[in-house]
Amino acid sequence: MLQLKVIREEKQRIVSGLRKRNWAAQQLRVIDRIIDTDELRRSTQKELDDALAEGNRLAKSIGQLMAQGKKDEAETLKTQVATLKVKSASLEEKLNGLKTQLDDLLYSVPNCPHKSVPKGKTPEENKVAKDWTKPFPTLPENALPHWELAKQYNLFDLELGVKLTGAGFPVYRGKGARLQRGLIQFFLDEAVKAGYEEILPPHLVNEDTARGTGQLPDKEAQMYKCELDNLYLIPTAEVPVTNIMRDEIVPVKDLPVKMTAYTPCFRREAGSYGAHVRGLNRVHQFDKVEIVQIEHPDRSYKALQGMVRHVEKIMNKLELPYRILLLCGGDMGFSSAKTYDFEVWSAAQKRWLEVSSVSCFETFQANRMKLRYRDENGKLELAHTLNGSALALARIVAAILENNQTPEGIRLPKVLWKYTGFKMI
RNA sequence: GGAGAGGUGGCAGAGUGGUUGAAUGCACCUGAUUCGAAAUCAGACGUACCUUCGCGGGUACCGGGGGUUCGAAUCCCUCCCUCUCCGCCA
Repeated sequence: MLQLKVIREEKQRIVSGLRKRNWAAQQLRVIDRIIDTDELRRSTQKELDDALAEGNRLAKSIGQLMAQGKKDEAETLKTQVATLKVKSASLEEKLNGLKTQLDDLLYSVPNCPHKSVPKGKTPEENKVAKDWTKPFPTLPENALPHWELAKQYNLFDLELGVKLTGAGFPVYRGKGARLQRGLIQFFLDEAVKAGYEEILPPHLVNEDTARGTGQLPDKEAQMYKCELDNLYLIPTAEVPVTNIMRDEIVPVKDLPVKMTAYTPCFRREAGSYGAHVRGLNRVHQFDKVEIVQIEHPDRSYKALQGMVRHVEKIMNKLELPYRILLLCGGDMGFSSAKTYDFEVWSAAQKRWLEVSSVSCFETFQANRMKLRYRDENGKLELAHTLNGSALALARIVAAILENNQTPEGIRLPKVLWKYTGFKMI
């Protein structure tokens, strides 16, 4: 969530930022409500503190009077304390109410887009930051989409997944499973080479963790929940990995903190059905290698560029046609201040598929998580968090299969040979 | 699943109702000493919120929540977690 202090002190910047997210005047009123509620909260806090301070003073006096045997005087003070307690109890109730109200309001406000984020409402208004200028792969006449190729070569089986679990849970097998494992290994190796610490986190997280990265309270429906144990299946490695730093204070010399993790990702996605979600385009469980950075506010956007380059490098090694989009305000995620999406060209479906999303959250996540660093002067400041997929498997697999199909079989990019143990499918 | 023990500041570890936000040790930071370092000595050393131009002041926090009391780290209730032993098990 946004910092109160920032809303208070830089209201205009926040308001114009939210306009980029197409917030109407009506919605923008929430900012004033926040400021008003906060003001009331502060004055109530002051009143309560004063009442409690008075109570503390009286309690001490009573103690002293009792020690001196002045029972009567002590009794008089006790009645004073009693009325004071009634007062502070009601003030406390009021204060708690205001705090809850304020939190609810704050939770409802998305991150303020960075000044470089373009205006826009829909995905069509995203800016192409880097286009694919070379020709697309040319496929044979009878080129197949990946779900047909999967059948032909026995790579993954969605019907079998239905039998075992339900729709959207692919069963990979044979060379398909092997390719999956090879890609994971390849992505992790690339991340480790780039200085990320490899993490293998739990795939189930508790409520506090889900709240830390903002899945709760709003996006509860996106996650699978183990009701009995009150745990959530992670929708992305970002959740457990970023939360490693929750409530931590990092010495400034330790920044940036760079972590990478492979995990399966589970998403309920009460989304659409139809041709464009066929095959691996959208599934409930997929594999992903995530990269996460905790950075100093002065360097976070440089780090964002670094992460974009990292993903680019991988795309190049996989010899896949890709483009990079700078998301417009209207298409950005709730928590993000700036996001680049990577799309891979799926030659048989003849469309772009999103395979990576790299974002800087500034202090939006850190504020909720209380993730701070101690600067050179010993002052505590909120750190910036960033993350990105490097990369999401299912759609990359789709693209690799489709783009490299030949009458003789599917040719794998050279970089994967040592990971899969085979060059062709 | 059964039995027991326990959760206190970065760590270790005192503290069973009264000026205790918390002894002591270690770590960290600053200064002195030193050519420099070690050792030694002195000092500083939690977080959040409120308040103040600033110095400072106030409030809350000893796993979470609730209660008893004029007053709770200390008593009571409840939840969570950790550890040990047994059982089960990849």
